[in-house]
Amino acid sequence: MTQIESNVTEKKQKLIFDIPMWPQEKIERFRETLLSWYDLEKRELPWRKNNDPYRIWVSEIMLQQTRVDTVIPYYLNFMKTFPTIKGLADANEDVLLKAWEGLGYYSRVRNMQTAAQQIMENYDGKMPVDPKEIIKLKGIGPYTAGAIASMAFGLPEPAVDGNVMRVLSRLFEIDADIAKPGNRKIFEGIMRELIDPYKPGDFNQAFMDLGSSICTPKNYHPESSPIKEFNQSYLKGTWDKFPVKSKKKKAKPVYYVGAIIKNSTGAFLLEKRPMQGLLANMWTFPLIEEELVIQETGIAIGTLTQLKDEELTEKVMKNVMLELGSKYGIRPTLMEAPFEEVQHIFSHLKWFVAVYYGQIRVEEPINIPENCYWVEPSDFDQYVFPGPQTKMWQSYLSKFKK
DNA sequence: CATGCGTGGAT
DNA sequence: TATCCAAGCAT
Repeated sequence: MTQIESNVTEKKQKLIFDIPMWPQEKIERFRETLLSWYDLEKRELPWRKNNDPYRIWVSEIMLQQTRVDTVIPYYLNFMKTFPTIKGLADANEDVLLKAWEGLGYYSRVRNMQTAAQQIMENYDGKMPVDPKEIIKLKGIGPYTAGAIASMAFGLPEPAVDGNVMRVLSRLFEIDADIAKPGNRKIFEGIMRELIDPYKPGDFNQAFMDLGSSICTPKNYHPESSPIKEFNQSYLKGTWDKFPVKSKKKKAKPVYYVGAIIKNSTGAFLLEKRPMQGLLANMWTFPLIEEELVIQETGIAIGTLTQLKDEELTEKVMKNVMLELGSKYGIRPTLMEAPFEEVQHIFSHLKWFVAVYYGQIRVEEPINIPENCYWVEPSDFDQYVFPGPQTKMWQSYLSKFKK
């Protein structure tokens, strides 16, 4: 190769998945600018007190799809209750789930315990340093592995989350749909070029702080960004086009009758949900799914309960009684029909729960299933309740305890 | 790769 | 009220 050809090669712009990468000099200026801003503006957060991998790991799991303000009190309580990886590995599952109650996405904490047990068995009780090992742990994917590797161990690993994709898509005018899982590797490739090799943890966190404070999804004002001079979409006035993000599907409606049944000693019937799936292993009042009423035209007009017709309500109560008898082995007297409709929106489902109230007569034989208990309200705090259950109970209290 | 998996806050 | 989210991962 001649000297001339060599120069041509050097000047040719490097492409990362068709995205033109900056020259080295600009990359270094960018790192300096971003890290200087971070040093001044970074938030003081409980998990930023030191670089302990366990503390960082717990925070990253909690922060998945969850806001910082929501996480902080849970984090402080969790670290107090389970201060070490061994403590987490050995924890009682109900105690563990109780520490997560209200935080959502409960498989996160079960997976984290499984990972803690993996660490105890395979890694001498210490978080592995190699990102290829970290990502083998249950509940740790590409983002969390990169976050732990860079923040706890100072390795130059990208940690691409929603913030990073949003910031990068605006910086480089990337129109790849950030909702598509396959596009994450585009942003990973760019981060591998940009990341500061001396302060990779700060660099990744700077992206996230920037994304949550200035480079936000809404009310975005690029002119106030510390890195505006690097921002291609700002310089070209196209920032409102980025990021490209396809819309989520709407939550599908599901209809239930929630049966709040009290026995002669003042205890209520609770059912433990299956160990897999939605709200796994959590407790609710019995829930009986209602079918939609379909007209001959094929159009759903609602559930029987929602039609608020006396004759139909009676029909529902008969169905509920039938179900309570066959599935729960009880034959209560239903007192209210229903007294309120509770709604709860999940990511993918919208529950409509028509709440019914009933009592068991003293002399009745009781033969409830194995996953059901009679529990007094004073003991409710020992059971892990999901949102819909809390709402049903609040609905009951507001109706009968005023 | 699309879908399942929670919750509370902002607009 | 309806919609969109907020530091994703397992399957």
